[in-house]
Amino acid sequence: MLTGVNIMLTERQLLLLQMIIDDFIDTAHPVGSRALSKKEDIPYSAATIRNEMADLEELGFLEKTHSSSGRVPSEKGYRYYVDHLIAPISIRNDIKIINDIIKDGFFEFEQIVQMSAEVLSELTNYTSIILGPELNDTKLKQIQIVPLNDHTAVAILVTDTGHVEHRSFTIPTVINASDIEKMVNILNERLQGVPIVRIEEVFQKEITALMKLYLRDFDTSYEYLKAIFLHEHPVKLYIGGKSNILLQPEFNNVDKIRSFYTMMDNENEIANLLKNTKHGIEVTIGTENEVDAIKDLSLITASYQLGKGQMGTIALLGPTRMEYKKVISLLSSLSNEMSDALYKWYKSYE
Amino acid sequence: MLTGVNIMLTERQLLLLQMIIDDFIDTAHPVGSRALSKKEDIPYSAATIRNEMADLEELGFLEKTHSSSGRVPSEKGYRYYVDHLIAPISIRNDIKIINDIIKDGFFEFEQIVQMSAEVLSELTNYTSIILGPELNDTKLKQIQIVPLNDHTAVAILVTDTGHVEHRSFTIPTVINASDIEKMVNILNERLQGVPIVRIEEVFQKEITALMKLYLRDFDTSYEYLKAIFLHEHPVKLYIGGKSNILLQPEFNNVDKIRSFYTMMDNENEIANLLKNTKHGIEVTIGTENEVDAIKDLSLITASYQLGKGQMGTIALLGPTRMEYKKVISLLSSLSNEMSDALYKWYKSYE
DNA sequence: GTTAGCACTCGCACCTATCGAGTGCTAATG
DNA sequence: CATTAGCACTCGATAGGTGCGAGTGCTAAC
Repeated sequence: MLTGVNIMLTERQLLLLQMIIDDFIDTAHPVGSRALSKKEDIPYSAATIRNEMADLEELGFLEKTHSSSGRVPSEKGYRYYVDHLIAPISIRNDIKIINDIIKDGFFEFEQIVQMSAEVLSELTNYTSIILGPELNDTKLKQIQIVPLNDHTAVAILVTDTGHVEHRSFTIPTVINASDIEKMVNILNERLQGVPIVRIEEVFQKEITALMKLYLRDFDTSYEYLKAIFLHEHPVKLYIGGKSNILLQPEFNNVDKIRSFYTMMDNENEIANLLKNTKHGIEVTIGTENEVDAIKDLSLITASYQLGKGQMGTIALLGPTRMEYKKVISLLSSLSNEMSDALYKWYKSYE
Repeated sequence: MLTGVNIMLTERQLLLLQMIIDDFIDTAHPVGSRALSKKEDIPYSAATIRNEMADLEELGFLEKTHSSSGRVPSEKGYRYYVDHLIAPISIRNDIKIINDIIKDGFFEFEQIVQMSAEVLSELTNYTSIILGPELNDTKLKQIQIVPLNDHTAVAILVTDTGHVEHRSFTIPTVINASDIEKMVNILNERLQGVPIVRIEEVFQKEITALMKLYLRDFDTSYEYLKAIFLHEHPVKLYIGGKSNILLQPEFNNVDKIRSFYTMMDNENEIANLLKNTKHGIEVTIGTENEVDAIKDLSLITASYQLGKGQMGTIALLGPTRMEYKKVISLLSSLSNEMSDALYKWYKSYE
């Protein structure tokens, strides 16, 4: 993107940049030349480091909070750090934990995902967000209707991702048991394989006509039945550790907290954040993200696969001063773990 | 409770106390004698008011934030205000709104409740909490098992409150279709009317033995089937407007916000708050509530009825400086509205 | 090229002065 | 005798002043 990023840095500059960012991520305090020169791995004097720091600042990798403060990484600095300075870290025991939880007897997709979100936020102290699979790619697999009594019934919808949902509705008085059976047959025949987002449309256009042929007085029933499909299909969001953000020292003033929480209350906005993620891991640092509410936060996203290629997204939201090393490796392993676990689980529904 | 509360106050003291509390609820600023004397309804001089204020403080109804500040209501003051000074306010248009939403075509209990919670918090700018009906009184009404394919099935549980739940589980290979039918019959026969909280126990003690008689190799199946009932039955909590609290001026420091949000993340603690509410409206002011995390908040609870007498709770959580007038009338009407709407809805499930 | 030295900058913590809103008390008033 | 005007006093909030320390940039010496 920025061609300037490819400027050659000397070995020493690389070392210093890395040390500075590591230190700042660790302590949240601006890093000074003297403190840095005292570190084990640094054989240079404070004065030398000051010179290098001035150069790194001129190149845009570092910033000062005021004219005589220590240095703080700039967004460009973090970007360079993430792109070039992070050694692929060995995968930790953390992953084992998640793995164990996933394996440890689960029954619903929702539970796996919610638990993963919680574990993830607990391991990182950031806020985790998991987006369910894209509905665009999810198709209806099966419908069942189970009468509960004379005037109510439950419809069970199963998708090809193995997601099960139920909807209660009132049975129109004009319909009897054999009608329902006919109806279920028609619905299954016609709606199998139809993408969830198009079901309402298909139901109205194709099936209504068909049903009129087979069912007496279908027009009356229509009002009741459409409730099954009209039902909004919100994108499922699983959020963990919302209040972790309060532990971060950068969230020390009420305004920041307020804007963070008002954003987190708006599911649409969050869903938008995660919508356009591609395969693999993506790191967005501060204003690299257009969404205003997180302009001083970093967002790390990873995609996971679900069965036949539907994609979901796992993300972590934290201050730009984020433990990128840990988070990136954690997220990449978790997305693999989740894909694996969900694939196995998905197989069992075929 | 406190006998001291019954001390006779003069007309003037009552008037002043009311004006002071009203004013403070409105502005959140300590109320001074001079400002008060300028009000329309107050024909007394600042000096007189100061004398009365000193008396009211001595009686424990008012406090000072520091030695030369204006007066602020004490908890005892709020308590007196709520018990004696609130004129039953005319019910506003607010209620119509809720009413409309409830009537406006719904399908699930959850939706009514969640929407009510959101409306409630929006109307008040406080945090609303609605607790689902007490599980102790809720009984199982019906079980259905619907096979989805050779190795998975969905169990549908219906309670006498009309609540429907589904649970996916793996069908043991040793069981076939006719076994399932037998099973469902046994389950329905034995579990109907059993309180939700006792289902797991009854299933283990009574039904397991019975099923061994009728089903081959039931021991193997048991492991799979118990999943249906083992499933935790969390108390359902519906929370609206969590971040409304940030709008209150008393939440101007990070620590308070932190302790509030960490409490709100703990559903058990919240459920405990609302557990022991009785019929009717209850107001708990500040430390009147034993729970430490809300010791400078007020909690107003109202119960609602669901069908055969199961009880749920609606609550509002806000600063002790709460608009008690508005909130109390709002809550009492809403609880009636909800009871009515749910009763009708419940009837349709009988 | 590296480093020691030094003047300089700025945030922060602490103190101080001032201002204003509010009080308690006393003495005057109807 | 209740009410009120007057006045000294208190305290929080705000603004300006001082000293300290961590840190910088620059220069000159190594």
